[in-house]
Amino acid sequence: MNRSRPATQWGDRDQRRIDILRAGEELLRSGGYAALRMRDVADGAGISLGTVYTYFATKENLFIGVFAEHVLRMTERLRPRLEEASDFVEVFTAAANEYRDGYPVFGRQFDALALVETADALQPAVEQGLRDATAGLIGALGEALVRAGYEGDLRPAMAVLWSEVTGLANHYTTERREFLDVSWDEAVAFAARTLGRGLGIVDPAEGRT
Amino acid sequence: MNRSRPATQWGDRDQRRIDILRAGEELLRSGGYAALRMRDVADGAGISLGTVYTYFATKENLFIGVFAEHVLRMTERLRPRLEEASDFVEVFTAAANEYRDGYPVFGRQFDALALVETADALQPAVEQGLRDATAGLIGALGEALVRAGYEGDLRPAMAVLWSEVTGLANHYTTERREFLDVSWDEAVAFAARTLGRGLGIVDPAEGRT
DNA sequence: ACCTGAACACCGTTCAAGT
DNA sequence: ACCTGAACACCGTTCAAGT
Repeated sequence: MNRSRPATQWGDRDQRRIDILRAGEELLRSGGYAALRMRDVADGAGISLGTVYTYFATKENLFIGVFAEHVLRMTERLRPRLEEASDFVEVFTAAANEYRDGYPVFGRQFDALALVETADALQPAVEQGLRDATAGLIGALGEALVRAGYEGDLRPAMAVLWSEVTGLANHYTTERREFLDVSWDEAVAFAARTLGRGLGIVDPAEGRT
Repeated sequence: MNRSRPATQWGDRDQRRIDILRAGEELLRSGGYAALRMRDVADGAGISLGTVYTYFATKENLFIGVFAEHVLRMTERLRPRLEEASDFVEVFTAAANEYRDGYPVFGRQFDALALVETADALQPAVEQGLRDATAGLIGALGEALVRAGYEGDLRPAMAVLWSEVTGLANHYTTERREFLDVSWDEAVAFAARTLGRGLGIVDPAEGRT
């Protein structure tokens, strides 16, 4: 009945922190936020309950720590795809698909950028980690938008695009979910064309329904 | 130390249900989902804790009951504004502003349409109430979109518009929040123009940045 | 039938004590 | 310093007992 307990050395705080984050992510993947129980985190990391709290002051801080790691990895996966994209539709589609993959794990209530704004009582290190991860993601997307030919004001365009990505993901949390009888792929394609035309970087004639 | 206890008659289940919903909404307004405690609901409705559970099987059912009522009222407030709207930008702006007003209360994790899809283990009556309320809201918006001149396929357009509305609201949960240094009004205006152009119902020249 | 409220279960968090 | 785990607090849910 022994779990996977990392043989981290007594006092190795860096590795311990990684163990905790890994245990937390495993639980989140197994059943979302509800499955993230501090006792199970301690178990998975091979430490006692109290010790978890010497690394993350609250469950929310731990969650955001795991989430920030996820955003970093997501950005790394996304970057090459954004660089290969030849037009806006590909950029938007890649971002939307990548973002939705993490949704069942991290839940609809959590969104990188919303969290950055909301975070009031987070541990400074945790908050900074989230900010850095988020800035990287938004930066990569902004660059891709410019490469796709957008020449207007980047800030409102990013706000609108990111809202569409997160809004869509919010309605298609699970694999096969349909929303208003529209499939995920159809909705994303429609959104990409509509927004692309609206931003003046997709030919109005493309994919007219 | 006595709260506002409605003098509902013993056995009047209809009025009792209304008392519970009203107490629940009051708590939600006072502090969001975290403030919705079943003991306080019982208190506010003037009944005992156990009785709440004979009306709503779980806290989630109660929450959705309150939320459905909110959607009904929101639709009634929105309908005349949609009917007066002279173009798509006004339609989108009215819908976005109205939707965001309920966000601080009902929380970012909850969204009418997402809930309709997700609801697996809800009480039939509660689920039906949510479905009816939601259908009314979406119907009113769809009609407004057609009146604004949209002639394409309504389903994907509604999916994209609704995702944008909820996504934007998700990033501007509180009054003064900015997101990517863009104000709510600026983001909504930009989204309305962009989506309207993309759908072919807003003049490409309008409000070019 | 409808309602009560004590009791249970679960889990986030703390802290005095260990090494 | 770092770590432990029993204890506490809070709150959703149940159910035997009341009217």
